[in-house]
Amino acid sequence: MERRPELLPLPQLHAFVVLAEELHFGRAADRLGIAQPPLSQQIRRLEDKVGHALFTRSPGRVALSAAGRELLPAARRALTGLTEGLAAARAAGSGRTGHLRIGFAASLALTVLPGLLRTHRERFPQVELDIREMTTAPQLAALRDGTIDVGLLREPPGDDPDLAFRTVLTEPFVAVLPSAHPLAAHRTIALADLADSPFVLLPREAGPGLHDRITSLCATAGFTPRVVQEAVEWQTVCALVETGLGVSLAPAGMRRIRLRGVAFRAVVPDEARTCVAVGWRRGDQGPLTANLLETIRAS
Amino acid sequence: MERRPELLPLPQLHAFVVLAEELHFGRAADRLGIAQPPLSQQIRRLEDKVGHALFTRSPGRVALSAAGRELLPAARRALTGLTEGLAAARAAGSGRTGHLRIGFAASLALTVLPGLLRTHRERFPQVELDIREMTTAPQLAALRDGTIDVGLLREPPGDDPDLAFRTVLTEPFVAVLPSAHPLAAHRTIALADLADSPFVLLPREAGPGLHDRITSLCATAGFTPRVVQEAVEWQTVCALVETGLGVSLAPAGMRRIRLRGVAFRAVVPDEARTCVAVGWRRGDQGPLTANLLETIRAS
DNA sequence: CATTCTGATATCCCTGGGGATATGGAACGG
DNA sequence: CCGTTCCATATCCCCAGGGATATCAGAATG
Repeated sequence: MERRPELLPLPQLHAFVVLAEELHFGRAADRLGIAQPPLSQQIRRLEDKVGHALFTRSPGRVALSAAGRELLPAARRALTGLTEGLAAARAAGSGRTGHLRIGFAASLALTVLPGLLRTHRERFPQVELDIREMTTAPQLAALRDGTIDVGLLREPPGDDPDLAFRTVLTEPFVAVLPSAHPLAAHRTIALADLADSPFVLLPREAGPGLHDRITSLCATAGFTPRVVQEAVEWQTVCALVETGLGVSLAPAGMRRIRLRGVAFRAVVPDEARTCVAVGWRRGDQGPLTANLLETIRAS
Repeated sequence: MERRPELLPLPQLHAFVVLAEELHFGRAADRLGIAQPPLSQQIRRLEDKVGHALFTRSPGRVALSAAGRELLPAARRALTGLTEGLAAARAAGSGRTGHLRIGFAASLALTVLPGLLRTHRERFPQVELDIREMTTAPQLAALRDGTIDVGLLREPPGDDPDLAFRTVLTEPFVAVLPSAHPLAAHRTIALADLADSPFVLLPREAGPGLHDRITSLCATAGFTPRVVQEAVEWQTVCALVETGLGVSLAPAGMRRIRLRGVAFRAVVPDEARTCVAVGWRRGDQGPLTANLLETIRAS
């Protein structure tokens, strides 16, 4: 049990501020919409709590005392700050404004994310979008503990009691090859042709869904990819491919990474695709989140 | 009658802030020193006033809602600001700290003022001294309307129902001459010798007491000073004397103004002196003012 | 299935703050 | 000398808000 702070009732502070501006009990009471004696009481009560006079009442003239001068700015800030905070809270509750925290997979920074941010900013200019790059697993945790409101990730997990997901788009895989690689000469590649090449992939912890999708894809093609190096970002993966360390399989959106010495080639059995989804808390009733989901759905 | 702002009771805001930190009704209630049901009520009441939920109560986990996130900083600022303001007001009321506004005649900036500021700062390091240069008449008005708490001026007016004065020091007059002036060759000067010289003086409105003192001094010496120029600051007066425009009579403290081409010479009938006084409001009971007067008295 | 932990509900009590009206008293102005 | 202005005081009323206790409902836990 902590020390309880002494609380100055806000009506008294309001009366104090108005009286400090008017320096006249009658007019101040008018502005406050109350009679004069109650105003005298308010000030007296406040002075009792402070322990010192806040005004000097010389006959005919009312003036702030030293204590009153020190209290006035704090009282003003508290009152205006609270009314503004109240308005901000209401606006946020009704969805007109506020902060929306969005987690996103790094692989989306070049594809869906920019358009989404632009569109939603057009629809709701007052809403600030706090975006933070994070891999799938941290996104799920952040969604659960409320650190983010919306997550953009690949390969959402199956049924979750707390979280809901909706597919935003699906895209095929492409092979990532060094330009010097023999297969880079072809426009399309059969997956089985990569069986003997070393692979560069994201670590499974970063996104189990996508990782499993890739390995199972290889399994159906009849081989297990031999991973020689892992990297947490696709940019890094491509850079490693460029050095000739190995090849990779990546979502087609990664073609946006234009890197000299790296070739992207379509994979012929393109029935297997990767899924980009948006996730949110099932319990989240906030209009801010709902509006963003609507923006995503419409785009 | 102005629109009355909606007021969020501070106990509710305190409960809100603590709950936002704990995210657990039981622990928050403990910290607040109350039972859990009242806390639920506080939050509910606050949510009613805001019009939106401030927390999302998923079973087992409590988290801030969007509206709550917007309100939290305002609530924090208001609470801390008010406790600090309250402490500041109490400190000011008891004289430990605060702001003291001092008006002073420009002619004192080089003499009594620096020592006074230094001494008082040593006695009360926490008290901020706001000094502002102003002539006598504005000082009296500022004292009356509470714009300043203490005034340092020359030739205080006689009995005043609202204001009190105490003499700080008296000093003789000196003649201010251009170095080239024939009288500058003497160490002392008889006032009557200045009868034919043109005078540079402060305007009477700036300080009637001092002005009248000077003219009556001349009258007793048998002449009326012929004023050819007025200036509101002694620095300017000396500068004008230096150009040869005329001579002047100034308080001895003005000797501190070391200006090439200007000579200060004692006046032989030195029985007439000018008085530097400190003034304050009779009704001012504040310890800040009392402490400053004590500092002045002791120095 | 019982237990525990969580928060919400339902009552009830009571203080005190905020309001009004009527009156007093000091200072100022004609 | 009287009226006005202005603030303080004295009462009184009312109820919203803050508190407590007891109980309930839903999840998680073992």
